Amino acid sequence: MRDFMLITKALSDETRVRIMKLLEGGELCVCQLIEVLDMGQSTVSKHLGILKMAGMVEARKEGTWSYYRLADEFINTYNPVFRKILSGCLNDDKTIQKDKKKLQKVMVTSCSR
Amino acid sequence: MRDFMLITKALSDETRVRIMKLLEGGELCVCQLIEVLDMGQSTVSKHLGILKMAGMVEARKEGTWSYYRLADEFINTYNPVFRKILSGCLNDDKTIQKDKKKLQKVMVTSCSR
DNA sequence: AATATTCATCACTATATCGTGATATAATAG
DNA sequence: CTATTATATCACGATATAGTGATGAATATT
Repeated sequence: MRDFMLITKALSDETRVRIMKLLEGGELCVCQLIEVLDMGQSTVSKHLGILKMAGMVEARKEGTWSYYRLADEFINTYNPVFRKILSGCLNDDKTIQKDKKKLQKVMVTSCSR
Repeated sequence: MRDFMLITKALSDETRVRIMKLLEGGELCVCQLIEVLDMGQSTVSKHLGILKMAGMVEARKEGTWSYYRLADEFINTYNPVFRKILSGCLNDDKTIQKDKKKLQKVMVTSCSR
């Protein structure tokens, strides 16, 4: 139950769903997410912490950068099922599409802030 | 996005997950759920309202009784997917099993309060 | 009619959560 | 060594949510 609730709670916030959908495109660093989401650094960091706690994302440090990616499946039993659902959902959603477009721009200008 | 968030928010509360798992066994009236969950009537009613708003359950009135059941699929686009996940999850969870056992007892003694 | 039962809704309190600015840490650049 | 950058964490206020008791509506019972 605990693992199940960790995931549903993680997915019950729109910002975190947006992050998950962005990470479907591959690993990203925090500052890229900050730019795309247009939110405070501490906010984004906190959301990533919650997703990590839930076993949905994993982090990798490289110098001062933290890169986040969708987690391997064994951390939370329910992760694979929910990840699969998520991948089939919201692909035609306005916010999600806007986010992905903005990410493309951000990817070009690289990490500046 | 709205529909998606309605469901994830609905499932982000343990009591509502317990209700959903109980309803997998078929239609139940509010007073039965109250007995199994051992919670205040207003609490249970409110949770059912949230699940209904999310399009996950439907209600049917018969006299003074309200019967709730898992909703038909067309109310919320994402309902079928999540229902399917849910049906495969938590079947060996302690709380869920205890709830189902208690429901059997409650079904026998019928609705008394 | 008077009473009891089932349930939804309201008003309230306690707790949880979101977003933010400030601070702390750690790595890098000058 | 100092300054800068990227990030995590803390403290805070604002909002949201969970649970409860009270009220009211509708039906059923006597």
